[in-house]
Amino acid sequence: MEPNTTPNELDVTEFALVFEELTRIIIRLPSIEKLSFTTLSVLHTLSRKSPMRLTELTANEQVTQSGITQLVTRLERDGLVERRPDPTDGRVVLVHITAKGADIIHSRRLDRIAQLSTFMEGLTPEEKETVAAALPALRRLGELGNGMRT
Amino acid sequence: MEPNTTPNELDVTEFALVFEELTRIIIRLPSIEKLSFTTLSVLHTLSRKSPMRLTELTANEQVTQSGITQLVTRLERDGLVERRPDPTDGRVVLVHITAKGADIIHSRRLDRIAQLSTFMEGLTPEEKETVAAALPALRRLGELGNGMRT
DNA sequence: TAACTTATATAAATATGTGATATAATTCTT
DNA sequence: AAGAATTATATCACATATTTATATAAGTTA
Repeated sequence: MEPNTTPNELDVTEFALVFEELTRIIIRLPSIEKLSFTTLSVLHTLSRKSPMRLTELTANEQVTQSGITQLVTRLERDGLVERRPDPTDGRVVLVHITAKGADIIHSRRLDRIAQLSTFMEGLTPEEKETVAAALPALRRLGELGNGMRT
Repeated sequence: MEPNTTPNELDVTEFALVFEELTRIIIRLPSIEKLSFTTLSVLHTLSRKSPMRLTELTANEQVTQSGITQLVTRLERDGLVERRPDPTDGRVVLVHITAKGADIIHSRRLDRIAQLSTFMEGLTPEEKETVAAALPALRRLGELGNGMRT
């Protein structure tokens, strides 16, 4: 990969690699509850928007409709979500996240924040400032990424 | 004290949330090969360092030693890794990633870079510059995170 | 209203993961 | 240097998860 010669020009490859590395670290942070990747993903999706239809969940996650139905059944058994009918359409099931389910996502998030904080302490004040300055752009990058989802 | 004069303080919570969102998007980028999370994780680990012992892999991934042994057997069957003996210790098996295995990681990385590039195009030049300016600090954050792994 | 479509569920087969245990190679102990 | 303990990997039996194909019920359309 050719490094960009223009000063301060954004090297997307470099960004992707750095991001990959950070993701790798975060994924490997130890956590108490042993929930599968798919389980956490569905819970996380529901923590952003609840309730959701099973079909909607199926579209978001990378498992089949059958897989989602069964996963939701397990989550319901464990009290992390609830199935409720949709008054306007008798076919659909609306999956609501419970307080217990939301707590799991929330506490994991707090763990991550704590870990990230200790890592951040190793940065110089100047480095921290560059990260802080980039936050708005990164947030917008996320919005752009969401908007472009087909 | 005007808010403008206050140095831009880094909000770790905000960083974690933005990072979470970006991760979420990247994970959901469509990809052709349907390999499980664990499979990809092991391949990715090996793409960073190969060969590795099974025990070493077990320590990195979140499955049992038995699980890793079986996963490696499957990967070997699919031609993504190779088992070779360690000349210095007759007990150990060294798992080498093959070109085919490395290609999977590489092509997925290229996909991610391409997608990120299109998202980045939506940023203003100023925004891109803040991201570019933060890259060195983010890279160092990754190094710090790696170093602190217990 | 019959035919089609959509949303979810179920069943059977397959894939994946765990825990307990086995085997072989190495290291430690005396 | 032999026997005991340890380490690295493999295997077996079982549990859990996921897919494919199909079923059922509700809504939509011609």
